[in-house]
This record gives sequence, C-alpha cells and structure tokens, in this order.
Amino acid sequence: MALRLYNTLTRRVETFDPLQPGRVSLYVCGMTPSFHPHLGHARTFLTFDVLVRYLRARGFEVTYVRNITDIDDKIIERANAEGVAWDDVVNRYYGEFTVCAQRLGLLTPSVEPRATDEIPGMVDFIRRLVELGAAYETADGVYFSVAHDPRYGSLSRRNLDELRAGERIAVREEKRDPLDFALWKKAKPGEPTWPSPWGPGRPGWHIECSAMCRRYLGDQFDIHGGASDLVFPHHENEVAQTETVTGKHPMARFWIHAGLLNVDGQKMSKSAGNFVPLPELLDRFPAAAVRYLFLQTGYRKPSNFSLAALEAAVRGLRGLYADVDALPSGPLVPDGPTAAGERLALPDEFASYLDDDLNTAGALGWLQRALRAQRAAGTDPATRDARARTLRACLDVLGLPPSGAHASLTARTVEVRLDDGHRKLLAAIAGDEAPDDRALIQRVVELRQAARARRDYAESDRLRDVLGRAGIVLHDGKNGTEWRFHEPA
RNA sequence: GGCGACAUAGCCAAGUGGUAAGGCAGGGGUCUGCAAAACCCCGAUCCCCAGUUCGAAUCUGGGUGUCGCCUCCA
Repeated sequence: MALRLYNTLTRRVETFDPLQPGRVSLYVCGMTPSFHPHLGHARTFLTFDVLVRYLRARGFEVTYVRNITDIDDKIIERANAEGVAWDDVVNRYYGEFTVCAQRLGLLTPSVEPRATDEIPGMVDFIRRLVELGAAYETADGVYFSVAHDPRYGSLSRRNLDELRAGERIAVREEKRDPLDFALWKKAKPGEPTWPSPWGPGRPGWHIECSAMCRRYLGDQFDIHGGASDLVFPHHENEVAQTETVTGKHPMARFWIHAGLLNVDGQKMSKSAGNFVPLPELLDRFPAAAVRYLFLQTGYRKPSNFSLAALEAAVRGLRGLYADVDALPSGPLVPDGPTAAGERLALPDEFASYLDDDLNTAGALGWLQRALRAQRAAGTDPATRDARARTLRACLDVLGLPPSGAHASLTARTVEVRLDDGHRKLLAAIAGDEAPDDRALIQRVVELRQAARARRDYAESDRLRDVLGRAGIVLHDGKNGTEWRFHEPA
C-alpha cells in the first residue's frame, strides 16, 4: 500500500516517496496577518494538518514548516489607516490566528519562521539572482526577469504571451517585461524598511518563501503546499526564483493545493460581504465541527460553506461522539503518545482511503460504519478494547478529539446572558436573588426538577416553556438535567 | 477571450469499468410523565445526447449548467 497524492506539478495522482527514506520535508504557505483569519485559512491548514498527522502515523518523520509573511502592502496600508505600527497589526491578527489554530487542534509546525526575521537571507538570495543576470535594479526596486527562466509558467501551465496580453496593471516603464515581479521594493515615505545593497526597503512578495524553504528544507524538498489560489503567481514565482539560484529542478517534488472555500456558492471575499472571520465563528460553533465539516469534502474540491452545512456538521459530530464516547475507555494507543517514527496501527481499510489522495470523506464514512459495527457487536471484552483503541487511533489521525467532546459540543462558549425581560421573569419564579444569570437559570431548572419529583408535570412543563422562551433547551438525563442556550439558525 | 475544476437522493458528499459509502434533514418504530438524546428500520441508476464495451456514474466525443484562476488572496 502506498500513499498517493495529486501533484499540481504533473497534474496527476502519483505515488509519494520522500527524497530521504523515512523523512518528509513539508513547507506550507502560512497567513499574511493583515486582517482577521478567516474560514478559508482554517480549511487550508486543516488539510495540511491531516496530511502531517497521516504521514506521521505512517511512520515518517515530518519536518513541517509553516511561515508567516509578516510584511506586505496590506499590512502597511492597514497600519497607516489605523495610525498604528505595522507590527501592531501583525501581532493582533497573528494572535487571533494562534488562538484559532489552537482551538482547531492544528499541530504546531516544526518551524514557524517570520519573514521579517529572514531578511538577510532574502537579500543574499536576491543578490545571487542579480549576479546570475536573472534580476535587475530599477529606480523603485529590484525585479526578477521572467525571460531569464525558460521554464517559467510550467507549474501553473500559463502561456506567457497570453499572460502579457491579459496584464492589467499599468506597466512600469522600467520593468523589462510586464510579467517581471518585485524582489525588493525600495522604501517610500512612511514604510518600514530594512537595509540592503539597493538601499533601504522591504522584500517583495514571493521571495520570503523561496528564502525560507531553502533555509529550512534545502534546495529541494518533498512537498510544498498552499491553497490553490497561490499557484499563480505566488508559487510560480517561488519556483522561478529558487530554481534559478539552485539550478535544481524540481524545487519541490510534490505541489499540493487545497481547494478554495466558497460561501453560499460564491467566492468568499470582503467585498462580497460573505467574509467569515474565524474567531467569531469559533465563538459560536465547536471547532471540532469545523474540522468535521471539512473532513467530509475532498481537500481539492471547492467547498461550499453555509451556516446550514455547519449546523448539520454539529449534529453529525454529536452523533459520532455518542458512539465514540460509548467506546470502552482507554489510552489512545497502548504506549501513550506516539513517538516519532512509531507506526500507529490503523486499520488497512481506513488507511487505504487516506492513501488515496487523502480521501478523508471516505475514511470518515468507514469510521461511521465501523462505529455502527462496534455498536452491534461488542461481545468479547478483549476484542472490544482492541477495536476501541483502533477507532480512537483513526480519530487521532483525522485530528478529531478522542472523546469527551460531548460537553464542548453542547456548551456554547459565548457568555450566558439573558435579556432583561427574561431575567425578571426567571427571577420572579426563582423568588430569590441569584449571583448571575447562570445561577438564576440553574435555580429555575432545579425548581422544575422538584416539580417533576412530585409529579407536578403541569408546573414542570410550564417551567420548560418559560426557559424555552429565554432560549434555553433542557435535556433530562440519567445524571440530572442539562441545559444550554439554543442558537437560532 | 485564455486556462482549469466540477455536475451523484431534499441538502452535504464518497465512489474512475462489473449492477451506487457515509452524514444531515424526512418517515416509521423502541425508550421517555412530556420532550430531547440514544438505538433499530426505510430512500437515488448517478445533468443531457451520441459512442466504445459482454457490461459505464466511472472511458471517448458533443451539448448544457455552476464555479474558480488569469490582479491581492489560504
């Protein structure tokens, strides 16, 4: 059984073999923190998160690099508009991303380099390109000469003449070719700068990734990833820069691109008004449900997001965990956390789905079937335990919590807050001061319990109804009554 | 205009030559004071047309439709 992945470079699904046996080098383009992280970021990073988890489960030692491009036009724009320092903008939005990443259970990359920490490396890189005659200086910067690279356009399968015909940006007179792109931008007033042989300025987009890939993974490495909107021009330009300097092809043996996220059938964008900020979304919905939602779709396909789809995912996950939490408890794997290089015992069938270009939807389907079978069977205790352990290992590879997710799926992370009318109503029923809304609700729930205990079902139903109108849903279980806020769709 | 992806039940979605996974919603049932949850059971011949084949959702050709990239973007 071999892992097969779709390679953008060849436009085919190919068997994955790393350059060095047992070791995988992976670079993923991270975010540019010029605005809130959004759902599209989540989808892309979740995709590579599962890839890394699976590679590790297969026994590969993975070096996972995910960068931060913490300097670019939009960051500066934003900072100027707000009258704050550029790095304040970066810290704010990257901080948001870090919190979201943690909630989503994204693995921490092996290295997470920041572009602005790598500028000397970029300057060296650019200097070398100039020496090779592949780059030239102009009044406002240093540009890469596309004409110097005979292979330019091959990753994204672009025809240069057509690209030139479609060029919409006003051609700067000093650029030798409209397709040439900036390696270094000379400073303009009000911009952060770093020193260089071409005067103070800042790096252009693309060069940071070339420099960081090379520094952390070498001239050639196994997998370069990102979302599919980066294929052109970002990755094409990265390839041009790197391969010109190293003289080696290919820079990355596999280029893997995650599909874009659409919202209600349209591309998500700020201007379309369907931008989904991640922090808010994760306040309102369980992060595991977001992961589950994306696991249900092939990572390369465009994914249509809607609130209805997420809500269906919440319900689906809840059902999944009803089964998972019923599994015999026990450690995820016999010997605790997976040591590097240790191979998790995944069921062959489950693994065969992931082998097939990371078919998480198929794998999830298998898991559901297995859980149903587990429910039905469950005779011999030894078998049960072994199967439970195996199923938990599957969850782990997908990055889903091993168990105990029920509480996090029902409890909202939003503050418990009643509006004044409902608060008065409940306080009148409770007939007592409560320190806060949560306690107030609890008191009314207890009154209803008491009514049930004395079989006063009319009163019990009345209290359920009053709470219901305040947006609170009750569940009577063996261990008492649970309540939660119900969010209207 | 150029390049590309996709089109499977009400919705999401897997499946790339041998007679359609899974989830959500819906219906029926068990359980529950009621309700919820949970558990059991129930559903599609795969956008259209023409081909290839013993056999196609799966291959070829032609349509139609949706979306994306070509400019900043995960």
